[in-house]
Amino acid sequence: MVAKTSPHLAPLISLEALGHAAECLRTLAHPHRLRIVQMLLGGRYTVGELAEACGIPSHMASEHLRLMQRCGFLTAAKEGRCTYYTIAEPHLANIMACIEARFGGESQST
Amino acid sequence: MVAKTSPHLAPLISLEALGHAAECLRTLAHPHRLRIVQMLLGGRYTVGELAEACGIPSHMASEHLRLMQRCGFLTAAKEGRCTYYTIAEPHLANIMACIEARFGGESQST
DNA sequence: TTGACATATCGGAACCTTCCGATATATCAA
DNA sequence: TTGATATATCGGAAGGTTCCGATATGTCAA
Repeated sequence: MVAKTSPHLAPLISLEALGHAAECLRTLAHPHRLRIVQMLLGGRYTVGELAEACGIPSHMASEHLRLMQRCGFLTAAKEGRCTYYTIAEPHLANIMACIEARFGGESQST
Repeated sequence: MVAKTSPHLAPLISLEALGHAAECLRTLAHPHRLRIVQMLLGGRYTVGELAEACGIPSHMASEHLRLMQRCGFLTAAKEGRCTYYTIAEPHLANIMACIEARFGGESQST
C-alpha cells in the first residue's frame, strides 16, 4: 500500500491528484489571469473593470473568467447588466502570496 | 508613478513580472514534473530514478528536467555515468507546500 | 418597442506542448 | 578496442491554447 522508493522520502501525492493540480496550475499560468486573481483577492470586480485593468477586450476577459470558474477558482454574481466575480478557492491567496514573494519586486524600473 | 485603479487595492505586480511568473507556473504544470519536484525536495536523484518513479522512459524525464533547469528550478551535477539533479529555486518548497495543502489528501482510496 | 450597453459564445487561424522513436554522446568494464 | 549503460538531443505527429472578429443573449432607459 505504501512506497517502495528510497528511504528519505515518504508522502508522495498520487499521480492522479498531481494531474488535477497540474490542470489548476495551467489555468493560473497566464499573465492576464494572474492579474485578475490578484485584483479579485482585493475585492469584487465586473468583467469590464477586469478587462480594462488587463488592457484586453471584455469578451476575452469573459473567457479567462469562465476558465477559472470551471476550475472552481471563481464565482459569478449577476447584478443588472453587470456580472461581478469573486474568489471562491481560498488557497489562491496562499499561491498568490508565493508568487508575490518570488516575483513581486521584479524589474519594475526598466 | 502608481496605480490609477480602485481604492481598496494597491500592490499589483507588473504585467511583465506576471508574464515571467506564468512561464514558471506553466513549467510546473505537469503531473510528472510535479512528482519530480516533490521527490527532489526530499533529496537528490538521477534521471533514471526519477523516470522510474514517474513510470516514463528516461529520455522523457531528461526533457522534463531540462525544461525545469532552463527555468532555474533545478541544477544538474554529473557523476560518472549518472547525472544527479537537485532543487535550485528555494521558493519551490513553498509552492509545493501550497499544492500539498490543496491536493494532498485527494481521492487516494478509489 | 427601440437602441445602447454588458457579457457570453462560436469558429477558425496561429502557435505551443507533449509524446514518441531514432539517434548521438559520454562513461565504465573488460 | 568493444559492448553495455546512462543521459541527451532531434524531427515530427497529435492535440491543446490563445487570440480574434462576428454574433448571440440579457438588461436597462426612454
